[in-house]
Amino acid sequence: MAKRLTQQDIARMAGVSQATVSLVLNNRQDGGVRIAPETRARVLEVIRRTGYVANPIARRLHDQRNRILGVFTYEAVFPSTRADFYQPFLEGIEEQAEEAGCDLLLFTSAKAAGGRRRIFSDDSRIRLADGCVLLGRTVDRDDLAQLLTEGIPFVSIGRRDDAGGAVPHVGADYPAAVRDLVDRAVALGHRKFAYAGAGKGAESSADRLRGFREAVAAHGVDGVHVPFTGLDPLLGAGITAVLAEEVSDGAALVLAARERGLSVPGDLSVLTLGAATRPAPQDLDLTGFRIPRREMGRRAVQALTEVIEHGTTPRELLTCEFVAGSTLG
Amino acid sequence: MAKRLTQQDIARMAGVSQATVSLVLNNRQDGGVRIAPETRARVLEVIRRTGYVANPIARRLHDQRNRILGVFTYEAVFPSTRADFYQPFLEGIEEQAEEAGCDLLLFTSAKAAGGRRRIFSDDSRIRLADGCVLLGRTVDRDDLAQLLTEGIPFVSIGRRDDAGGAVPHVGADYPAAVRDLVDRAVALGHRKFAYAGAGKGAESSADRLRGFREAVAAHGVDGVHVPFTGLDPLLGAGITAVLAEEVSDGAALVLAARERGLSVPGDLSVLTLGAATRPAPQDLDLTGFRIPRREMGRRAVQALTEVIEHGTTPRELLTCEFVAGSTLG
DNA sequence: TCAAGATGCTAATTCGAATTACTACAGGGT
DNA sequence: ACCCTGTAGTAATTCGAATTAGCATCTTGA
Repeated sequence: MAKRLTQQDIARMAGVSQATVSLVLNNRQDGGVRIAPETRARVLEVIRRTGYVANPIARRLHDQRNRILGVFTYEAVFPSTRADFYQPFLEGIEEQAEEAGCDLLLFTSAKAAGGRRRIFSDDSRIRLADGCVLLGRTVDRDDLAQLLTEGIPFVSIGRRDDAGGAVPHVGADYPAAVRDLVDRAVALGHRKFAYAGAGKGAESSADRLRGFREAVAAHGVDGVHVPFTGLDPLLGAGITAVLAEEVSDGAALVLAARERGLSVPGDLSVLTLGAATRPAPQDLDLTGFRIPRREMGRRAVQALTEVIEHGTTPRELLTCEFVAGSTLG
Repeated sequence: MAKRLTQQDIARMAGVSQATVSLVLNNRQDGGVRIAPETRARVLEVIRRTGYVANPIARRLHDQRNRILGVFTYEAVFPSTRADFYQPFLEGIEEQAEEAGCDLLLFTSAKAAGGRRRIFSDDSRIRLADGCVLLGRTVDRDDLAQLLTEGIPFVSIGRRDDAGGAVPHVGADYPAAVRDLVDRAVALGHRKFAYAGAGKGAESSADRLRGFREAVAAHGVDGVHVPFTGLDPLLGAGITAVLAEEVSDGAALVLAARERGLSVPGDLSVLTLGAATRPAPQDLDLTGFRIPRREMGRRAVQALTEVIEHGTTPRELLTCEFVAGSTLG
C-alpha cells in the first residue's frame, strides 16, 4: 500500500517548510501571516500535481472536534421488524447531520449484555463522538445518570424524567395531543371515556395518560383507565369513546366492534395515540394524531449541536398533528 | 463542555505515567513489558470509575485501527423511498459489525456536489474509518480509482469492473441466476426469449444480460435483447418467455397481458431479475430469483475485515435463490 | 559480596497538521 | 550608525495515545 503523502513531503518538494504548506492549504492571510504569491503558487502546484489531501485524522486531533455524532439505540436499528419505528427518526437525524456537516456513528459495537445494549460497558465507545442522540422507547436510567455525571453531550429523543439531573430531550407533546382529542370528542357529545393501555412504564405512556386525566377532569366528564383487554369490558361500562395507546390495539377494537355488528364511530368512537410497539394494519383510517418523528430527529440533532457548543440543556416538546380519520363521531 | 479525559489525567489519578496507562489499556505483556498486578488493578479501577475511553482520533493517528467501519452511499440511506433497497443490506452490515465489535460510520457529511455525493472532496473524511463499504447501484469510477491508488481498504457491495485495478467486492451472481431461469424455461419447452431492460450501465445490469446471452447460446434457442417498451413488441415477435430486468417492468407486463385477456404463464411467461430501482407491486407472485441482500451486507463486512487486516482483494459472488412464483409455465 | 538477571516502570519519541512566537532581512527616516 | 516598520518565512509546540529504549531496584547464584 503506497504510503500517503504528508505536508512534510509537499514541503520538501516545494522547497518550503511544513508550516508554510499548512498556511497555504488553509489560505490563511490573517494575523500577520504572509506568504509571497510566487511561493503560494509553487506550493499549490505541487499539491495539484500530487493530488495531496490533508489527513483528516491529524486535523481532527488538533481541532478537538470530530464532527461525528453518535446514535445510540438499545437494539439493532435496521431489522425490518423495527424499521418502521426507527426509520422516520433516522431520516430526520440524517438530514440534519448532513446539513451540519457531521457524520453519524451508529454504536453497533455495544454488546447486547443480557439481551439489551448498554451505553456504558467495560469498553464503552460513547466518547468516540462529539455527542450522542439516544433513541428508544425507554432509556436505561443508570445510563442517563452516568451520561449526566460524566458531562457527555447528549440529547434523548423522547421526553425523559430526571435522572440525577435534568435530561436534555426533544419529545412529542403527548399531554397536549391527548387533551386535544378529548376536547374534540367532548365537543361531539361524548361523556364517558376510557384510556386503554399501560399508561406507565415509558415516559411516553405516562404522558399520554396524564393528558387524558387532565382533559376529563377539565371537562368534568367520566374517564377511566384500563389496561387493554379487548372490547367487552368497555362496552359493559357504557363507554362511548376509547383512547387506545397502541395503534394496533385501536385497530383491534375497531375490527372487533364491526365484527359484532356495531358501528364505528356510530356506536363507539376509537381514538389512537400513536404508540407503535407492534405493527398495525394501515387501512383502517383511525382518528388520532401523528407523532412528528422525522422532525423530532432533526430537532434532536440541532439540540445536540447546541449542547456540544454551548453546554445548554435543551428540553423541547413538539406538537403532534391531529389526524381526522373516520373513527370519531 | 467538560474537557475530555486524557491518558495523562488517568495517569495522574492512578499515580503512574501516561505510558503505563497505555500499556494497561492495551493489555500489553509482550516484549519485556511488565506491569505489577496491583498497579494494573489500580489503573483499571480509575478507568472504570471515570469511564475513560481512548480518543479514537489520536489512536488512529498513531496506529491504524479504530474499530470504525465506514458506510458510504451515494444518496441518503434513510428516506423511505430508498429504504426498501438499502434496508436489507444495512441489516446485514449492522449484524456483522456488531459481531466484529465495530461501530458504523455513515458518511452523511459528504456533500452532494452537483446532486450526487462524492467520496473525495476537499475535506474527505473517508479516512476516519478503518475501511469502508460502498453501497449503490453504480459507483463513481474516479472514486474507485482513487480509493485503490490511495490504498484505502474498502469493499463494494455489488460486483464492479476494474477501475485502474481489481475492485474488491461482494456481489450477486447474476449470470448464474439468469442462466438458471433460462434453463428452467427451456426445460418447459420455451424457445423464443426476450431480455427486456437496460442490460448496461450498472455492472449488475450488464451481468444479467451476459447470463442471458450465454444461456440462450448454450441452448441454441432464440434470445433477443430489447429495451423495455411494454408488451406489444414482444408479442409481435412471437416471444413466449420474457426476462424483465426490473421487477416493476415484469409486473407491468403481467398486468398488461392479463388485461388483454392473455394468460400468464399460459400464453406468456414472465421472469423477473430482481432489479428494484422503482417500487413494484408485491402481490403478483412473479417467478424469478431472490438477491441475498442481507447476506451480501454481512459478507461485505467480513471481507472488509480481511482487507483491513491482510490487505487482500476479496472478490465474491453470492448465489441468488430461485423463487418459484407462478408466472413461468 | 558482586555480577547477572529479572522486574516494574518511565522518558522520550512518533504519527500529521495547525498554530504561535519568533527570526531574518529589506528599506525608510533621522 | 541607529531605530522602526513591514515582509516572508520557519522552528517549535500542541493535540492524545502507542511504542521503545533504558533506568532504577530487587533477586539470585556462585
